[in-house]
Amino acid sequence: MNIEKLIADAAAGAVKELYGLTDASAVQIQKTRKEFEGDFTLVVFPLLKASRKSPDATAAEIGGWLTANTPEIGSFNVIKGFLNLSLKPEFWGERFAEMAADADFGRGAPTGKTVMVEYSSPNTNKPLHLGHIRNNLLGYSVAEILKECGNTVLKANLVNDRGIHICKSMLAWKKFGYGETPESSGMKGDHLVGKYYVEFDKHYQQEIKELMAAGQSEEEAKKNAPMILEAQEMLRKWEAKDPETYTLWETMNGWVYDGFAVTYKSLGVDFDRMYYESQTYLLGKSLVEEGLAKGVFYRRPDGSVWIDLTADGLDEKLLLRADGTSVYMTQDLGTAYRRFEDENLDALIYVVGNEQNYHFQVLKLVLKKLGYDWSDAIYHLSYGMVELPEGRMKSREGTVVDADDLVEGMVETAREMSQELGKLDNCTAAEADTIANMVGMGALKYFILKVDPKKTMLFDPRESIDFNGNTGPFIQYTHARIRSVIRKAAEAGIDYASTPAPGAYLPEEIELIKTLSEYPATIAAAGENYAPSLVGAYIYELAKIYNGYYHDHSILREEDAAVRDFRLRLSGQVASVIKKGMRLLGIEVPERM
RNA sequence: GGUUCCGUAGCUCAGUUGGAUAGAGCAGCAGCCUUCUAAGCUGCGGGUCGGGCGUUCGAACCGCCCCGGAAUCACCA
Repeated sequence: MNIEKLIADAAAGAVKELYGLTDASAVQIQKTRKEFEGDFTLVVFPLLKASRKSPDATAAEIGGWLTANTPEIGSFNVIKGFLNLSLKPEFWGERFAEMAADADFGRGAPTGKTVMVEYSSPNTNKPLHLGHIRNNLLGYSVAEILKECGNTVLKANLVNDRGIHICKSMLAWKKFGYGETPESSGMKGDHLVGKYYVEFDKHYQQEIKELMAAGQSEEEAKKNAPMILEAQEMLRKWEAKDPETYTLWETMNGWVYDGFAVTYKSLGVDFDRMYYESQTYLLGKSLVEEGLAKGVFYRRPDGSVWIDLTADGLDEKLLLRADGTSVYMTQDLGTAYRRFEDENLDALIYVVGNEQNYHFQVLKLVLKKLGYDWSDAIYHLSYGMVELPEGRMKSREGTVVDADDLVEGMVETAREMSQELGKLDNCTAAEADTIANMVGMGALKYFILKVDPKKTMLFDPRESIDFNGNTGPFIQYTHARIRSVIRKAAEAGIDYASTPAPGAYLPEEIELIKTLSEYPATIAAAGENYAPSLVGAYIYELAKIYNGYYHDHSILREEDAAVRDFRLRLSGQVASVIKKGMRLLGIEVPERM
């Protein structure tokens, strides 16, 4: 039941009855701010023209009408033109019983829509780093939220498995690797390949230096260095399907995939569709033909194909090289088209860093100009860089924070902290591992997901990530404490589920019920805005309110069984919502910690 | 120069379509564990919401102009 709508409808009825106002848009209902008494507030300023009375008189009149005519509303007060309405306590009691009985509380009704979320999309020449973590966590969470909102969701990963950068690693391995493998070196496959990517650059830079010393300009040197020429030759061989090159490519990519699988598992992300660029990079050429035929694109004398977007404030953009080979944009046009056709998508969301804002702007525009209206259903979920205190991460300068290292470090820190606090004293080794894992990952994931994706965020490895305050562990801890109380209730043989409701509620209990009732709307808003941070902020707020309640009121020691059992049910519902919400962020919550 | 985005407390960040006295956490200070887990709770200090003009009964939020910062404008992906 949508409580806010109930109030809004009642208020609309009031102004219609009192002032003959039929336009409901002037009726604004919002939650009453904490410092005032009441549950919902009607702002009366927009209604003054119709009422032809002062703000306070208008508010009092509407308040009087509402209390007389709306059974749910118990009382009201007026402060400076704000009409604060309080619902009857038994109304909240009923709402609570309703949500406690609903196993799918917060889940939206099926929309019948299919949404694809493309995220992760790594290159196969180096391991994942902190930036990829933000991408993966965001993509996974947004997909889960959209699923919870009633959509059919396809998580897609488009692996960038071909190109000059892949050849660089391959070439360096061939020249300097002496047959090294993940098995022989004990290195994780993606790290091993990454090592040779760095190795390539080292030699390449050395060659550039030498060529420059021999009198070439930097530009010339970069073009003429033997390493880069060889890498380019290797790419040509790959495209010609030269058996030796192709085998090496398959082997090294295989190593990387094994490594990624481990990282994905530790991050807890998964995919429904895997795409490989080696299989999609030729797509899109027919769309280029189509664009030419429609006169949307044009061909230059050298044979290359372009679109002129200067009228839209952008530039001229290349869509096909003079030699007929495709570029990034060509492929993306093709894959988008293919996906909408094949999967019958209603929406396609790309979780890609903000350095590609321009690219997606162009992509949508080009598709639109080709006459594909589903272009509007493409959304680029753009996220900002993760910066270190020294500034941006640079692979070459070795200032990247490796994903595997970070995960391991977080879990280790969580383990140490748990030990220091004596939280693991009565645990088996397996339980301790589980807790350290949940807490460490919870801290990391919450830290990243609580900030607005658009914003560049700062990560300071030295200060590490907090475990106190507005953090994942804080929320997990709230859950663990509740579960502990409920375990104790079960041990004491208390059957609290079906005890009749108590006759009265504490203000704090009403506040908790009120907050719990906002959960479904929060999930809906998070889905509409692709914003996991809304879920995070909501759960934090809920946990904070609960912690105050837990501190001030005892549950099991309460003598009145009806009150005690209600408190158990209320606590259980808080734990349930925490668990549901955190799951949408990809965060697990422990039974104890 | 064009495009997109950001600027809120010492630091890291919230602030849902414009609504009441702008909020958290961290850091600092002062308190609370013979009572269900102190990874918790309570209190204190801390702000010209980058600046200006405008729209409005009302602006951190909307519009315009500046200032500062980021990304991008590759026949790389």
